[in-house]
Amino acid sequence: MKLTRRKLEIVSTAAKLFRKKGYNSVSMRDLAQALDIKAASLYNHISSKQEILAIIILEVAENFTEHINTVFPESINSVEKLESVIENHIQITVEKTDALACLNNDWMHLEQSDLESYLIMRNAYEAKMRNIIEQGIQQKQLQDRNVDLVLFSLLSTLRTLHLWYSKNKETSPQLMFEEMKQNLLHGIIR
Amino acid sequence: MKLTRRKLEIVSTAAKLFRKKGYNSVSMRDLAQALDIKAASLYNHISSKQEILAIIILEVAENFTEHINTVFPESINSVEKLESVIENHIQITVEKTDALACLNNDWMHLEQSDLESYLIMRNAYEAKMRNIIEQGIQQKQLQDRNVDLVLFSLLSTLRTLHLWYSKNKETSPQLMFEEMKQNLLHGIIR
DNA sequence: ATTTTAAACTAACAATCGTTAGTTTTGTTA
DNA sequence: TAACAAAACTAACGATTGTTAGTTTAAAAT
Repeated sequence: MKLTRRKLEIVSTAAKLFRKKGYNSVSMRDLAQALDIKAASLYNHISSKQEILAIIILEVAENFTEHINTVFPESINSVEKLESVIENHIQITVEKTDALACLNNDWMHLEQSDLESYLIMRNAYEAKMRNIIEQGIQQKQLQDRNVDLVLFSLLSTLRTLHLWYSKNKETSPQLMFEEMKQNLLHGIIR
Repeated sequence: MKLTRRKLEIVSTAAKLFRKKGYNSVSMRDLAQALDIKAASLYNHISSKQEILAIIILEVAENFTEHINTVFPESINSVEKLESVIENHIQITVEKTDALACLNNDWMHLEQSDLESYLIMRNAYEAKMRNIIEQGIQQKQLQDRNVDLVLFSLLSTLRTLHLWYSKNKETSPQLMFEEMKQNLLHGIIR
């Protein structure tokens, strides 16, 4: 099914609802009501509730995948790579807040090939982040620490930044970038 | 209803299921099957599905509340306070993995007075953390940064550490503590 | 003005949900 | 052994779930 204008409205309204209550707590009747139509009318545009979830999540996942692939080449050093990753997370947080929250909270409700696609992308993303960190340690740009925990420390904050942003929408991406770069890379101790 | 042995079994089995699939994706029949009984039999021990969720979440929330209250007095400096908070998060992550995940993912499905209790505790917790950070900045122990973003950087990682731990259960709490203290407080750059 | 297409509608389906009522089984105490 | 309590059971309820079929309305194209 093609992605028409109306279909995009449905998907983005769904993302907003899914973010607040979670995929399984939003019924097709809830979604329809938010769009001021009846539930059955949704099926003129989408084929299933699952399809909506897959569209929301896979689009964001592809954004992350695309970016990490552009950053990975050896052209820049690992700290610059990490800064670029942070910047990208902030941009997606700001531009696709609802969809990102959806990805974080409801990816496990994807089914079959969509779930598989998501996990492949996520694993590839984490593997590439891991490589950047290992490279940084080897080149003495990063502290010699447990790589998995460094990776988790970064990603846990970046992935959930939408929680903070949705309560602080007036904050400029530039400020967020500068502050998070400091917090995540240089720590908070003086 | 009292908390008998059987009731605790039900609650902890529920926590395990809720963590994997989320509160609304686990039916009472799912829960019963995991315990090898019929759904209706659960009601000999609990009054509702909601009660189970509330028991799981409020118990962990109270653990956090208790600890931050012991750390708050002026006896120790702010960096030591933060270290103690990190240590407590790790301990709860290790000892109550399922319940903590439940709190993080499903708190919004609490109802009425239980939801209210939870939010009061969470707000109080964050306010006290905020005070610690502000004190640290005033006393020149911490960098002078956006307090809200520092707070978020710390809590986002600490709150979701269960995601990492559930895939790395062999890791000692001691190692986790040392590494996370470094990552969160001193950053990762050399 | 007529036909076609897009997008809404009403009505209903089978499945599943949390929960209740009433009954039987199991294990302990008198 | 009889009585009692705890904890399981079967059967069913009303509500809600995602979805389908068939129909009507509104807008666009001929």
